[in-house]
Amino acid sequence: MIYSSELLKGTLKTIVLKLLADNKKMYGYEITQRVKELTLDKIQITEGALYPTLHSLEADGLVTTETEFIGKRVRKYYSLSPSGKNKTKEKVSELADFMETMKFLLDIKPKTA
Amino acid sequence: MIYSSELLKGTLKTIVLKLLADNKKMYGYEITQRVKELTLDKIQITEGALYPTLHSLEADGLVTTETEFIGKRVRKYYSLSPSGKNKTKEKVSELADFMETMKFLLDIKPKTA
DNA sequence: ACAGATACATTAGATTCTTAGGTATCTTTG
DNA sequence: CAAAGATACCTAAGAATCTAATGTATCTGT
Repeated sequence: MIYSSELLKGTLKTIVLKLLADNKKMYGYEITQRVKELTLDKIQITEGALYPTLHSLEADGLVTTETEFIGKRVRKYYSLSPSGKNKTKEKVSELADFMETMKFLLDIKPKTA
Repeated sequence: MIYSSELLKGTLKTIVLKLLADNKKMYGYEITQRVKELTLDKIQITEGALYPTLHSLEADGLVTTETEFIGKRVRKYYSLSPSGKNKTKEKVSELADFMETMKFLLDIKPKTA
């Protein structure tokens, strides 16, 4: 089972930031594979979603990049900048908080009143 | 604090369905107020998001409507249809599952490998 | 009388995905 | 060794779903 696509909306950026916080540096393709593997195929990040996200993080100064050549193939590594580290903490805790709230909402039984 | 708006994306439909499952029938404005109150103002559903969502649920046959007059003012009640009840179970459990997965992802420390 | 709450609704624009495509290299396998 | 599949980058058109703004109208409290 793969989650319906709307669910990922709004969480992708946070997922990417968190992975970078835990791994110093990662490249795009690696991120898609890592997420797939960590979530047992339940979340599959498409490249069409990931690359624009990475570029946007870079444009916002939250990540820095360095390219490396593996044979003749380019590999582009992303790392958190200092402001990226702060942003990651904010986003992760906001998402955690949001999930608590959602959990509460989804547990509510009959009418409260 | 109000959650950044991207987070709501993809969860609004599920929230609405769940509220209807717990309350038999509710009208639009009531839904916005209930969510605001249940989440201590952290989630504020805008009308521009809610009404199109309700109309879409109706178009999909997941909810039925009945109008009532309060004085001269129309109030439009929404209730789950049988297929809406099934859909609600699906959506709620999918979201709960997704949140578990996200929780796991956000807790991951350094590299697993 | 007026402000604020109640109650419906739509629309333009922004954001963020999916799907589909493009390019190229490396590795495995029949 | 040729072909398939994996690795690795990328963009663009379109869909979906939200925000912000706006419109209309009624009811309630001061």
